[in-house]
Amino acid sequence: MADDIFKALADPTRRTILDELTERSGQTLFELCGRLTMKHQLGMSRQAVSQHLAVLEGAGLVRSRREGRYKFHDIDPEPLRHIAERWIGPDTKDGTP
Amino acid sequence: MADDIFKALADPTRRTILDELTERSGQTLFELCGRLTMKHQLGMSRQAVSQHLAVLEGAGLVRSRREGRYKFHDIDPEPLRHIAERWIGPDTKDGTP
DNA sequence: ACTATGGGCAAGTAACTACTTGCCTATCAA
DNA sequence: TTGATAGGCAAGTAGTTACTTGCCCATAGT
Repeated sequence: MADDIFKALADPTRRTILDELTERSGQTLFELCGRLTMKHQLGMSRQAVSQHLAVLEGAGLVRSRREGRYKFHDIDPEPLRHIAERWIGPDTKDGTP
Repeated sequence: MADDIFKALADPTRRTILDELTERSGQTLFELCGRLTMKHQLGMSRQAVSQHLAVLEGAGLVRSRREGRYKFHDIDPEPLRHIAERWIGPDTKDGTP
């Protein structure tokens, strides 16, 4: 569960996709492809982006809704909210036994 | 910079190492090896753990101090603190055009 | 009907990553 | 000095991952 999230976040292209969906939610696959190419100089095939979106969906970070022949993608930042909490204690621990 | 952090967190063994160092800081390489084997059923060579520690150090998540022939490792959770903030806005945006 | 658009399903390739094995150095105790 | 302990430096391998290419399906416009 957390494994999918961290694996999804490990790729810089996927993080850029999350950035894009944060800035403008409800983008289609083609819309994302265009923005990745234009704004971020990431030239990759449509399938590459599609596969990245699948990974993000599998991790629960992106939700998609289909309308006609369009498929819109939205970010779901909820799983990210407490992802690092396990290592951030209230105070700094030291290992004096 | 953030790339190293996410790449470091992508591996479950490295996350377990961070868990271990959170529970008990200042562990040596051998100490960590023992705990990974005993507590977490992760049977791997000393070098494997050493390489994981190197990745974590490279990401700034672990600091090490050498004393004599021992090398102690401590977690530094600071880089984790605001790592997901870029996707967590104050309110949910919707992309009605 | 036909054609263009938006997207999906593979299978293949190149690059990366985790892990191992073997040897080598440094520190401490006898 | 010898031997044991704690750790480092590669080079090699198996598995994973990101990306491509090619073909196929569905919806929408004419």
